[in-house]
Amino acid sequence: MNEIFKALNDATRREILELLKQKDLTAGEIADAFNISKPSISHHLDILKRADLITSEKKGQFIIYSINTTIMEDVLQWILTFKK
Amino acid sequence: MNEIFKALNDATRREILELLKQKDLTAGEIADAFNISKPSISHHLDILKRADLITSEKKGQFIIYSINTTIMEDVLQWILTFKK
DNA sequence: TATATATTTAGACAAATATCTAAATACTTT
DNA sequence: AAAGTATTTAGATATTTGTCTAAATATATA
Repeated sequence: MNEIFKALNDATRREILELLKQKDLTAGEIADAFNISKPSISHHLDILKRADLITSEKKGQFIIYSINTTIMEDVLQWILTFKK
Repeated sequence: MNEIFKALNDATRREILELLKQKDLTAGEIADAFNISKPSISHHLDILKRADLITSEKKGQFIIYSINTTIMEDVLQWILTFKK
């Protein structure tokens, strides 16, 4: 839970999730969507991955990232405990 | 949204919400539940309040804090956009 | 095999954050 | 009014975080 909230606590990372919600993208395509260096985006992707919010798959020289919505279920359940 | 995720990105603050989920508490009662100084807890309460996750009401020399679950609805909706 | 492309790792740095102690503010009680 | 209790504000400090550039790794292509 800690890792998830940590990952979600950044506007850039939340935007990355919005992008991946629409379709899978390579690291480069994600980086192109922001005014931030590739290493920084790579770091954000790492944090999202550690939180299990995204997954990655190597395809040749590219790395394709996908969103993992099943983890969102955990957050959802946590939120719901407050909605009695 | 930024303020909400920022507020939720701390284990102590999430525990404060868990406590307030059960019943309203004074600042002192909340502080007593943690091994952290009162000023630090006061700071956490301030962050939760800025995010509108809690409200406060002065009662004599005490300040009573309550959870505001309506804000959780915003997070819920955000999460749900990923659960297509 | 040499060069180009895609991505990450390493290391540095400034800004943000969580914590503390000391002091200030506000209310209550004697 | 003075002293005690509840809470916050101020200021300091160590840690974490987001960002950068430079270098390393891995794959593709000429």
